Amino acid sequence: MGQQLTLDSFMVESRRKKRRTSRRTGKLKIAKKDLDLGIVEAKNTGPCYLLSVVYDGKKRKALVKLYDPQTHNIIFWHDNTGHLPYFLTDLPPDKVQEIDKIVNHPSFDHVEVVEKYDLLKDTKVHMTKIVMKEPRSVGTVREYVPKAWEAHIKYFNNYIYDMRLIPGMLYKIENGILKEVKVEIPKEIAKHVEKLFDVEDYEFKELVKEWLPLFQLPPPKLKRLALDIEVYTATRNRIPDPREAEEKIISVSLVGSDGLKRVLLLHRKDIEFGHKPLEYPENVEIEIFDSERQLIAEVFTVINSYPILLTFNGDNFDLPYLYYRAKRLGFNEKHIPIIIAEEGARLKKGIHIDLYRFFNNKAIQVYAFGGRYKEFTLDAIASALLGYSKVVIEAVASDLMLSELASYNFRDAQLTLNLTTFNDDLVMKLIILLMRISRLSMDELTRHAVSHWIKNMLYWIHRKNNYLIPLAEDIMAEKGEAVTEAVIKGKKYAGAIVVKPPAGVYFNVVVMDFASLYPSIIKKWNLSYETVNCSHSDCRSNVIPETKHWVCRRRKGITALITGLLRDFRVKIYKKAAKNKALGESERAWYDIVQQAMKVFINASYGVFGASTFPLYCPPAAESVTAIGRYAIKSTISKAQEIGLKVLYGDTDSLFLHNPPEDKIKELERWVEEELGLEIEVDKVYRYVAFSGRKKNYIGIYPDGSVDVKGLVGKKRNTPEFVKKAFYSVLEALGKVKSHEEFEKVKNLIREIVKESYNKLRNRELTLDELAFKVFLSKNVEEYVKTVPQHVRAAKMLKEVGFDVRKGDVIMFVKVRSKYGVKPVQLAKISEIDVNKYVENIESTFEQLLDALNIEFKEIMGISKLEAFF
DNA sequence: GCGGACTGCTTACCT
DNA sequence: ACAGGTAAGCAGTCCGCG
Repeated sequence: MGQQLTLDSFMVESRRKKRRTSRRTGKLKIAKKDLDLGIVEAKNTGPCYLLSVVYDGKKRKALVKLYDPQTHNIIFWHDNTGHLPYFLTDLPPDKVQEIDKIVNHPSFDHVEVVEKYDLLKDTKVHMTKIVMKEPRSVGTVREYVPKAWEAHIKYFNNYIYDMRLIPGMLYKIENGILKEVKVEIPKEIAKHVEKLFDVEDYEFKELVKEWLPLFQLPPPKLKRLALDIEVYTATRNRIPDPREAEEKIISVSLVGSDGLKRVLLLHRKDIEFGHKPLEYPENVEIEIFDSERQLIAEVFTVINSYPILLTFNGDNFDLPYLYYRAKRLGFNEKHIPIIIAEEGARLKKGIHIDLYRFFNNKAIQVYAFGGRYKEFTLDAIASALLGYSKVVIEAVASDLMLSELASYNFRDAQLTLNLTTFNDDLVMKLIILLMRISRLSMDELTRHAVSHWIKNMLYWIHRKNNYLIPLAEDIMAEKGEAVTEAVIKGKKYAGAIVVKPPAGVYFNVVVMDFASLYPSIIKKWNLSYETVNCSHSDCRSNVIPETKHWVCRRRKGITALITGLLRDFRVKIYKKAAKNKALGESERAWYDIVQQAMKVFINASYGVFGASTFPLYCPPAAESVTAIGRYAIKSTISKAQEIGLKVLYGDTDSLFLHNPPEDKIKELERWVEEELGLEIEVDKVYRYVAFSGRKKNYIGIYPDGSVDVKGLVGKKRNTPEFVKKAFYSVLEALGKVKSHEEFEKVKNLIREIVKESYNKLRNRELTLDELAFKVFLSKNVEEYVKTVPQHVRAAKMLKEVGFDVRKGDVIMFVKVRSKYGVKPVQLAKISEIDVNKYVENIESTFEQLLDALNIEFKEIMGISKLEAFF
């Protein structure tokens, strides 16, 4: 055990307990308790939340990991139903029996005939089920039959489907048997839901009953531990390779949701503890270890005492480093609680969540957090979501005094934990809900993207209904390619329509919007991979506008059903419940998370069918959605004009109307509902809108003076800070404008601001940071083979002097007067700045604004080009 | 050998 | 590894120019 030092007693050197371990031999006696993972395998339990299903290779069984909300511990349950891995083929069983490589395979168990429903053919089929003893052999044996179905599904997911398990829901073990715990739905809620849905359709009614518990069952309070490690680095800007794990682990911070706060430091003879820095963490146990081995052993003990471990980039760094470092120091495999797998670092006992991977998920970033963070560093995400961030250090972690290292390291673990605790555990609750909807275990859900979630959800439903899960090649052969042509070169089919807006200022603009247009289309038009261009000849007359596709009249499409269900749940129940003041605050907050989780699935439901990597990829289904979307907005614009409304602009699902009378709005709403079966509603009202004349480019001012900026370069991330500042001060002035006459003041302001910026530039009164272009490096530097853009040029310069630059980094560079025209800020001097380039930048940024106000540079500055100042 | 016209690549945005 | 559409800046290429 490391010595515990509280804040007020960190007289380190003198008090440090010497722990002489047998360093010479490198062997260390590990206490018996270190071997014990503390795993509980009970015959009977109370209700527990299902967190994960994995395959236990030693026992050759599925292993279910449950979370006991009473003890906050993990409970293991091994399958005892005799479930085995398998796949399907259309080869008759006697033919399979003739294939020696299959029947003589050591893992072969037996074959049997099963009946399935083939949605592509809309008919029952008989398939041969080839059952194996061990999951990995499925990958081998599937090659011995001409055609294999359901052979690429991971065993643990197959297990979840076959047992109809729903991760995140309650189960209990009764006499050794895993049983679902029924969720009691209060009568008034059940009635309320039934009334709001008002369904006559039996299938839909049953679905509502089935899905309701997933949204009503309260989430568990999950006990968890955040971990962050610091490793010695000899050279600056080099990230140590975890597979080598050559350098010492010098500090490990552990922060628990139960209040645990520990920093385990490694004593190094040349590094002092030093003075307590400003950011020194209070109430933290600081322990100093002489032996790195003992430090790691202690970390492992703590990891095993928590059901859930949180890291930030632990899949690729912290956990592999701990693992390989432990091995290097002579740990026996069985004393290491970590498993290094292909898809990430897992724990033998609990669940490891790598928050870097979770927040990197585009659906999470965009739909769950509204794009509030734009970079995927702990610093950026914490700043955006928590409002505070990392401890600023002047040197490399290795060079810090121990007290500073502790502060720095502790903060990272604390931020990691707090990313899951803010807003009353929002992230953990969201994860649980997404698990329930997708039917994915916690470790899979947090590591995969939304297409994986949707795939898994649909596979689960296929299996439940005994539908054959189709092969991508069969969908393709049956349904074919897209028939429309995209506007953008290289895209597969046509997308949405954007109406070109007139340049200028328009007062009193009402924006109308189709309520979740694409999901509504999917529902209304019964779109799904199996219903578009179905096999029935009598459905061919049910044509999709703008295409030659048709859609099924006989059978309800599986995606239409599920997307529609989630959409209805969200719109009719949970969005309303989240705002219902009659409910308690925490209940409302939960319903808000429920509707957000649904939004993620609903919004991605169209896109996945147009993604070639999606296993149910179906271009005709995807292009049918956009085609109907184009038809809907076009016909609505026509109708609007017909009844005398002035349509200024529209993009995909929105209409900007100039001075619309209330009754005409109502009339349009009615027409859309009656003629198109869709919902259109007033989304927002602007006091005025300033269009620059470009598509996707305007400024909208609300009645209260707040401002919406869309697409203007002034708001773009890569615009230099000083230009942005100038731009935003003009926007502020625009917020105060109430009539056409008042734009005169704004013109004066623009003149002043532009002149001021110009003077600052000429006198070099700006810092390099303010002048920097910040551009995202989407690939590693070597991968830019077609062209070398400026930010890549700057990145190359950084690499040359030893910086670690890789994809995902944001490169900061300035424009200079030299051969390449750019330099990274780290290497540039203010004197070499190319002022002309910046003047051009100011000009083009303000040009969009001036276009909207219908003025020219000449008019405002008295000269045609700013450069004329020179 | 230089520069304008053009195309293609890249990023960041909008829905 | 959800989609397509738009704007902007720059890299690279082609071609004219006695």
